[in-house]
Amino acid sequence: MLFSRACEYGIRAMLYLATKTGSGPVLVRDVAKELRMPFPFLAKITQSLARQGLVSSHKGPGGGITLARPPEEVTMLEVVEAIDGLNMTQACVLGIPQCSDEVPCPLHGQWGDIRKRLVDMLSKQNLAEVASDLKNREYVLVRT
Amino acid sequence: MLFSRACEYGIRAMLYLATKTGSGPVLVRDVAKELRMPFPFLAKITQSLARQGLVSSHKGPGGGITLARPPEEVTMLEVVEAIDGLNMTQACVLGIPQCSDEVPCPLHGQWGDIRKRLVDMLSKQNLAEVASDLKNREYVLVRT
DNA sequence: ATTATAAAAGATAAAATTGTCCTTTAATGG
DNA sequence: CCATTAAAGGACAATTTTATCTTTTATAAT
Repeated sequence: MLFSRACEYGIRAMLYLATKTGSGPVLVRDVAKELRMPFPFLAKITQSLARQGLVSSHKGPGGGITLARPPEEVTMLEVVEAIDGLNMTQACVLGIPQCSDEVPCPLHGQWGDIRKRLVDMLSKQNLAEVASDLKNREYVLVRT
Repeated sequence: MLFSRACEYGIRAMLYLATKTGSGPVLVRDVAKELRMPFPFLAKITQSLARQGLVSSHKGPGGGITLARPPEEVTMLEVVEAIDGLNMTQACVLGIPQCSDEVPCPLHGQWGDIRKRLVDMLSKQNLAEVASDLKNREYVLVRT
């Protein structure tokens, strides 16, 4: 599993918010319902994203959550790292702490190449791009 | 985290066994000690690998474990799939069950490309190749 | 045969992740 | 001001993963 469950939920929620940009706050409850996620768990995740400045939240009637920044300016990588941390993008794939370019594990080089592509991909895609794909209905975000 | 902890341990243990090919069974206890892994946990992992035919085990004095097949014939992919299953190599990166080429999630294509490289890499490398690197002392398998 | 050895198997425990519930805080509208 | 709304926060529960412990089974050497 590349991403934690929390990260999967978080990415999907952020993409959903991106499709709603400009139309005011959305209730976490509604995001959870739309995307078929457990509401309390998603609430924890968006809470954390809010603390990290990726989501802005508003209490009270008419409140809810929105993206804190324009979706063009938020990369997929930021979202992943906000939830799962740097482990996947930095730590040794075999869990050997001292693994480095100088003292590599047996998979260091080969995984390094692939990870680089992955990180490139995630850092080049922003939420707006991916969300526009979604609006065109070419892609699916909701589990059935 | 790409691989589970169990998978990290399993890969490292299999590579270690590959470096010991031809010199008789090795005690699981010794593998654990050499590679700095919790012995009982590693024992469970090698037990499972034995059931799956990747490791052969022998009880009693002079017993221990060895690779069940020549290291040239065991790919890294086999080891990974034996422990972590097909999830990483097949399941949707966002956890959407119906995600497929026809009904893709927003990351389907891009992740698909990268995953293909990863699977290619793992299926082309066999234990013998990687182990020979280790014998040349160019790589590290032991956490300090 | 008996004893020692080493893995298998199963039960248990600890930790992390995932998921739920309840109370508090902040904001809005009447 | 008051009631309602919605997120924040914290406690709690379930599940999965990681790790440990104990008993059983198989093998070998004496």
